[in-house]
Amino acid sequence: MSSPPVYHIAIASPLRRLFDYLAPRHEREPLSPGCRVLVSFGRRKDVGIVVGSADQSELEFSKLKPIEKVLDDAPAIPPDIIDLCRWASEYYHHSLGEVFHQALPTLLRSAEHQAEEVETFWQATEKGLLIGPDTLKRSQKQWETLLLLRDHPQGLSTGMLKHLGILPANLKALAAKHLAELHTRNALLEPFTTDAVLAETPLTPNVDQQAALNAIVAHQGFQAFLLEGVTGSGKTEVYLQAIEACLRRGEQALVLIPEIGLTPQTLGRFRQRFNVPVLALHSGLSDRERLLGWRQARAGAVAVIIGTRSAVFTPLHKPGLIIVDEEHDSSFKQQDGFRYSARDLALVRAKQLNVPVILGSATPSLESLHNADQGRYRLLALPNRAGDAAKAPYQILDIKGQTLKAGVSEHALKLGTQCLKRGEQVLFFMNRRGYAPVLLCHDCGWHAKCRHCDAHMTLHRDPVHLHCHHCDTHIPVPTHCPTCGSSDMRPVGQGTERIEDTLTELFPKFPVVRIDRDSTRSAERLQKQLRVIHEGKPCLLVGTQMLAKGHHFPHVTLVVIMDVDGGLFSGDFRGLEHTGQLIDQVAGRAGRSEKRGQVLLQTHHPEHPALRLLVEQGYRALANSILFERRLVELPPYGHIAVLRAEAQHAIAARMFLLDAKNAGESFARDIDMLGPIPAAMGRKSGRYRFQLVLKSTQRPALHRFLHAWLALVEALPSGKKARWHLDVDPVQLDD
DNA sequence: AGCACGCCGACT
DNA sequence: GTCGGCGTGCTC
Repeated sequence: MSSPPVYHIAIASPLRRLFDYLAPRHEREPLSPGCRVLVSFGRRKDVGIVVGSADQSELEFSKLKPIEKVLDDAPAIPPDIIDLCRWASEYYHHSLGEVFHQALPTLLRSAEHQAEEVETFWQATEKGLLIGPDTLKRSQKQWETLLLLRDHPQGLSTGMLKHLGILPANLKALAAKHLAELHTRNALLEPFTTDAVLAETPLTPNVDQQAALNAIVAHQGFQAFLLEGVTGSGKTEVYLQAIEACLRRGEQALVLIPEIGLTPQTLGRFRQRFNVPVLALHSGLSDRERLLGWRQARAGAVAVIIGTRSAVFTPLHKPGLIIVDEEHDSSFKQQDGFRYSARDLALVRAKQLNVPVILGSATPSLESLHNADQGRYRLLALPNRAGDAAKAPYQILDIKGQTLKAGVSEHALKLGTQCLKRGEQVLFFMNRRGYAPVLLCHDCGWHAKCRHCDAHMTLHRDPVHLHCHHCDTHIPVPTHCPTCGSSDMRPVGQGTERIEDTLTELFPKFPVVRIDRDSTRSAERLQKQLRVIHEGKPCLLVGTQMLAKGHHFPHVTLVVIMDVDGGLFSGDFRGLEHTGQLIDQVAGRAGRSEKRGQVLLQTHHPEHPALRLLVEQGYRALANSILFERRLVELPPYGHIAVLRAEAQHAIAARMFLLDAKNAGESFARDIDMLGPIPAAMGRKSGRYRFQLVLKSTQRPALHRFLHAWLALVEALPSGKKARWHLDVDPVQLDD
């Protein structure tokens, strides 16, 4: 067969088009889509991906450069991944080259020869397996590392150890004492075997779990299931047994979870249950490990793949099931660059692969509830907590006019004291990190504002500084007011650090553990804090939403929700939905074991209808009420939106661009509402003025047809060169 | 987005 | 005299 003269190549560039190249100089077999090639692009060399071929090009052949080198004999990227990326590129109106760039392991983009598939991993030696704690009495860290290695007889990769916060020095020290060794083995690239899928006996499902499982397992081909299970109802057990059935057919399962540091608890349960390789795609992996995992998934050597957002692009040898856990979580939507929703792409992928997909959540997104109502998803409900645990009752506490200590009410302190006395744990939820959100001069009213953003600077205590959470500016804390010279500078409002301080003062006999992005910067520190909590002794937990996601705290019996009032009046149309989900999730931390829990919700708005609905009738009632309102104003899921955002050094440049863009579309915007341009909620961020234009339609196809034609015009606008801009399809936040 | 070219200010 | 500021133009 003769080679076609022209190939369409996807290149990692923001330009929304493919580039034509001539066939390589040396004669060879035609190149298939998915093959990687080395091309010269502009002044640089780049790895591109063949997506098609042709006899002709829009450009003169003399203008085309030849492909310089063919990097693969067979396509490196399987056809279904190409299809998924093409679909995403069209739907999100994003450059296909950049979509590939994000979807594929970094090493596939380097032209260098890729080393053979070997894994390196640490293992305890025989001596290391036998010694007691006394031998390493003087080095707690080394002993802990050794225990970890003992727990994993098949060995732990360096990447995994790094992820767990183990320092290389500890491993080297153990190696010097002949207690641990670094080994190498050829990685398996054969499909996994199915003769002994289980490593432990599954739990016996309750009636609801069994009904859900029956529905899932009986199904052949594509079907979306919405598994709506209250916290503690045993969703994970349903996942595990659905996966088990899939593995027994020799098929692989892909599991997507939110960005919560791949909760070791979830991962542990999967590894414990199955006797087949489980691949975790976490942030600690090196490029090499990532590529190896990708290849093992493609070859079918790993049976279960667990990962965050980008794992939706993992190639599968024999796909059988896709699961999206906590499907409502907004971290499934990428918030910069290629702004895709991994949850939505999981649906697309399941349909393409003709396999079932399970979306699981205690608080499903309104989109998913709507889809279930419309019959597009099949609803599977787990309304009861597993075992005897009852749902913790809510108590709304009106704090108007009350004396508060760092935001904590007397009543909360009283309940907390009782709880600690009973030997139980208390959790204080405050979704704001730092010491105080505002630093105020008591004499003249000056307060610390960020130089680059329309935002206050947050006072931090550990170490002491002012920090802008929007642009990451750090500055020292002024001792005197820059305006009037007064030294009476006061922190106003509460952050987790301040609550931690106050609780430490009030409860000197009990440990106070703070969990937020600042206190858990190192995985090691997080593990340490979690260990304190899991010991089960009475203690106080203070934290942001990090606390609410993924971690189970069986000894917590009182949850104090300190400040959600902001979320009740958020400017964003999803504010209420997200607040409801967050409250429900935090509340779900109370009383997961045999002990009964209690949730205290402090608010200045005890009569707020959304709060009442949530507390008295539950999340589903709140969701239905929000859905009703969304229908009236044609917002998602009843209307579909995209937003064109622009930012520039001068406000006028950003606004002008959006006005030009609006004008360019006006004549053919049928069935499309264009709203704006309006300033973003934070008008200035990182020194740039930000505006947005919202596009809204009740018909998705019409919106996408419009976007396609419109973007071509928008790209050509001269004012577009004076502003930085992007399009966000299905944005999760409009006030961003 | 990169990356170059290009035309004007403050330094050895 | 040059180093380098970022405006603008291009990438098959």
